[in-house]
Amino acid sequence: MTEKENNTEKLILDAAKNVFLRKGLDGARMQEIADEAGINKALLHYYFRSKDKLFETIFQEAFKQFLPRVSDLIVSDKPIFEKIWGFVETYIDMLMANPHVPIFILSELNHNPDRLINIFQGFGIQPQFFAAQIQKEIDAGVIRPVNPRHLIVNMLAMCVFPFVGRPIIKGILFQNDDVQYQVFLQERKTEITLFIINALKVE
Amino acid sequence: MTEKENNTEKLILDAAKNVFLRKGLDGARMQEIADEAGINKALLHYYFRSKDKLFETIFQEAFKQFLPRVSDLIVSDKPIFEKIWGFVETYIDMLMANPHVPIFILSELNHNPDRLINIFQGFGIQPQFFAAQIQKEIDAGVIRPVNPRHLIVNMLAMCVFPFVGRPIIKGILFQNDDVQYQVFLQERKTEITLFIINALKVE
DNA sequence: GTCTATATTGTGATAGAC
DNA sequence: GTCTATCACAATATAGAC
Repeated sequence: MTEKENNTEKLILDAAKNVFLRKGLDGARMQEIADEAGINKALLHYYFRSKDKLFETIFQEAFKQFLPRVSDLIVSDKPIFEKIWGFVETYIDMLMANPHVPIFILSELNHNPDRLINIFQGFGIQPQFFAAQIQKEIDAGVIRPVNPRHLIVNMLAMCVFPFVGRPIIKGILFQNDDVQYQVFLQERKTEITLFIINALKVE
Repeated sequence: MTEKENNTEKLILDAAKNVFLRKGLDGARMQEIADEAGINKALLHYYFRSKDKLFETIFQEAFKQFLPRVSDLIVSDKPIFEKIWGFVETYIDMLMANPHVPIFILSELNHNPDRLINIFQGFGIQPQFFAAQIQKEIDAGVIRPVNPRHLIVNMLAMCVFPFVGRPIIKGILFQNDDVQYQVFLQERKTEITLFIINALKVE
């Protein structure tokens, strides 16, 4: 009973995540989700009233994965460059494990920005903390003066973009060679970190 | 006749571009395109046989806009930092004029990467040229040693990401204030250029 | 070229047996 | 809880008058 319930629900959620992440809300078909879960359409509606409700569940789950969980890293007393390295490494590792999450989240948010409203409770995103530390380091003369907001966007951009632009980068720069592309993503962890450090450090 | 033809065709293309860019292929409705063009559905099929054909036309057009047209800049004999400034400024200006193009292209490519195959003739994308120049400058000791591919991706990422991630950045960093966000985008032209220059220049 | 009306298929959702 | 059968409607596409 509860065994079976949870099991089926998990099957559905896994299948739904796969299909929604590949096709998006509009492109996904309930039939395809049912097939991938090894059940029939009616069961989908039994567990999740509607396609929208099922999607909402998947979206929330994916959104959590899209936001790097680095709050304890940020509030730690490590030096700034170590934090940056930690951020980039953690985030890219997570993205490599969930490569379709970024384009999914960003695409759906662009099609329906209102989703952000229903999601901003209980997340505790505080870029201000990081921005404040950056400003402190600038004032102390540890790093070159930069606009903290631009630095944050630059970090995010360099980490996330290879996943959002995967087909184009892989196609143009690597002739669609998957192995080369995986290597490239691995390299980026040190490459991005060094790039940022060089941009920030005072001579 | 030809006057009216071209006029109606233009109306359709403009409407289709708006709707497809906002909603994507799967989310767009022929009815909505017809309404926005001020005509009826049947005419859409008269001018473009099917939804897919109409979409293909829009996609190709948008894809051209997504690729920065900077070949003459790249092959010029300007110094490397000037080229980088030129690239960033040109590209961001173009993206600000067409802010929905990046997420549209990248989202559709992720949903159907095969589109890249039908599009790679007559584009003459040669990142190798730029990569070669970067390598030359490194060998000459003008800039710090970096992997040219990573540098190119970093440049693209920092330019494009604010448009792909617009809802999230605008929401979290600017409390959805449109004016502040436009200012932020303008700032990025110098901010990105300086960031790259600092990361590259030898002491 | 442009319209109205309609055919046809696809898709989310429900009814009801087991 | 799970299934089959079916409803109701949405959406692409076409026929045919003007």
